[in-house]
Parts: sequence; structure tokens; C-alpha cells
Amino acid sequence: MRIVIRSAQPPPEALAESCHAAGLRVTPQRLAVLRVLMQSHDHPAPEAVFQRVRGELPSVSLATVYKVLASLERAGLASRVGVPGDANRYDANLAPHHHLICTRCGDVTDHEDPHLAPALPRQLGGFLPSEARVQIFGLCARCRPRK
Amino acid sequence: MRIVIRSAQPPPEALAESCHAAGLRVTPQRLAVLRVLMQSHDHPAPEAVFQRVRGELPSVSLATVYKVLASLERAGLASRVGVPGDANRYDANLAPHHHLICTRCGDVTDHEDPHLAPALPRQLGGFLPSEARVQIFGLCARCRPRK
DNA sequence: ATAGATGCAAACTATTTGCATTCAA
DNA sequence: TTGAATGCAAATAGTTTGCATCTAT
Repeated sequence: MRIVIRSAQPPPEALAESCHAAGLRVTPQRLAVLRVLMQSHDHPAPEAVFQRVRGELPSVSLATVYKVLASLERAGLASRVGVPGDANRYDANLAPHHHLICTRCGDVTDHEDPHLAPALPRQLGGFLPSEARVQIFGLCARCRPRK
Repeated sequence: MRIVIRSAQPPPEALAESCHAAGLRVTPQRLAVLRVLMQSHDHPAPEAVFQRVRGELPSVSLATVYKVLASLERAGLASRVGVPGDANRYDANLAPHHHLICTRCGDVTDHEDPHLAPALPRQLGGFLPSEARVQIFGLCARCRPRK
């Protein structure tokens, strides 16, 4: 069992390079959103990303954050987590991983475990699988009954 | 590989019994929503449930559908599927199963495969797991490139 | 009889869109 | 220079809530 650790300070050139390679223009807003996403380990919703980006770029608008998140997702630089009953949350952890979802407080934590990843057949009935993600529901350390 | 087949016409008394056992009052609206859910294999969003229930109970309101869905979920008679970028969808398939999610049309299909279910350890770090669901992303039969 | 359920409208929250302006390439 | 990106405001979806009425128990 391993928890994914993301670098605390991704080098700015690397972020710019990622955008560039994906055919996206390198704008301060895009870089800021990407940086916030990579530094956040809590799968923030668009509103939370907005608040954090605001810290370093006070003029940014919420609409732009939405548009940037969509562009990053399209480019494969971020992914969306569908948490039942919650707003969309974003994730810049591109390594295949799973999610521990606390059913009490809604907290989502990354979890990387090669043994959990199910081996996908080339085809499932008529369905052409490309990726599998496991959602593990339960109680996080803070919410579980104390021993 | 097996696809879950739900009974086409669940006996009305069984539905009433389920509600009763869960401590929920047996109302026409609740029964209708439950019946629609059990007959639907496409994980309908609240709006879609509303449209279908309307067919047999023209006076229902959307708000009631929302409330009924919430009560069924609380009672464990239905579950929510978190599809990234989509509204909440509901599912009355209580057997442990996984979801095939088409990344093109958004279609969600149940998929039951004992081999996919990951064995959960009693504890994952500080996290107390209770259930795992696998989301398999890919292209459904209608959307995949024709051979 | 009475707490829980319903229906309506209004309130909220989340997300998208149109459009004029700005800016990276 | 020019199309992509931004910011604003307005529009649209999705969901929840308050409250009076109704109804299953």
C-alpha cells in the first residue's frame, strides 16, 4: 500500500512545457490553475480552485477557472472525479490510482495500489474498456469511530 | 463476464414490503419511483425518473422525486452513481456490481464480475473501507469505432 | 391524531454561454 | 495579425427548502 506523494513545487517551466506540448497557450491563468491543482491533494472543486488561484492572481474569474479546467481535462493534464452527491472535483495526479472516499465528510484521498487495479480484458461484451478506477467508500481517519 | 438482468416487473407487494421494512411509509409516489428505478437499466438522473414516474402518476412533482430518491438512498434501497461531469444518477441494483461508463455518450451500464471486485484489506492506512466500486471507462458498443 | 409525505413556488448552487476585450504565438 | 483566452454579466441546469396541505399509520 502506497500513498501518492506529489512534488510540493513543480518547476514553472515544466508546467509551461506541459501546456505547450498539449497545444494549449501558456497563460498566467492556465499556469496558476495547473500549479494549484498539482499542489492540492484534496481534489478541489472548481470553486475551491478559484479561491486558491485568486491568492496569487486576484483578477482571475470563476468562469475562466471553469474554462481552464475543461481545457486541462481535454488535454489530459487533469481528470475529473465523480463523487456521488457532490460537485465535480479535479485531480492533476495523472498516474493511475484509486480513490478513498469518506462517506461521512466527503474527503477524497488518492490511493495507489497495483493489486487493486483490475486487469481489463480487451473487450467486455460490446464495450471497449480503456481505463478502470476504483472508488473505495468508507470512513477516513478523522471520521471513523475511535478505538 | 455477466450482465445483470433485473426482473421486468417486480411484484408490487415486494416493493411495499421493502419500504415498510426500511421504516418508510408506503406512498404511491414512493412505490412508483422505486418501480421505475428497478425497471430502468440506464441509471436515470432525477429528471429522467420524474418523467417516467409522471407516466403512471401525472401529479407527482419533481421536488417529491428528489425527496423520494434521497429517502430511498438513505434506506439503502437505491444508490447514487457519481459520473464525472454529469448529474447524479440513481441505481436500484443492490447487488455489488461495477459500471461501464462510455466516455463519448455518457451511457452507464451495470457489470457484474466477481474477478473485478478487489479484495479490501481490513484497513487502508487510517481509512476504514466498507465497499469498493469499479468504474470502467471506455466506449460502448454504439460509440466504439466500427470494425 | 399525528408525524411523515406531498406539491408548489421560491431560493440556492453549480455550471455554461455570449460577447467585447486582451494577449500569446 | 489573429485566433485563442479572458472577464464580466446574464442565462441555464440541477438541487434544496419553506410551508401549507394531505395521508399512511
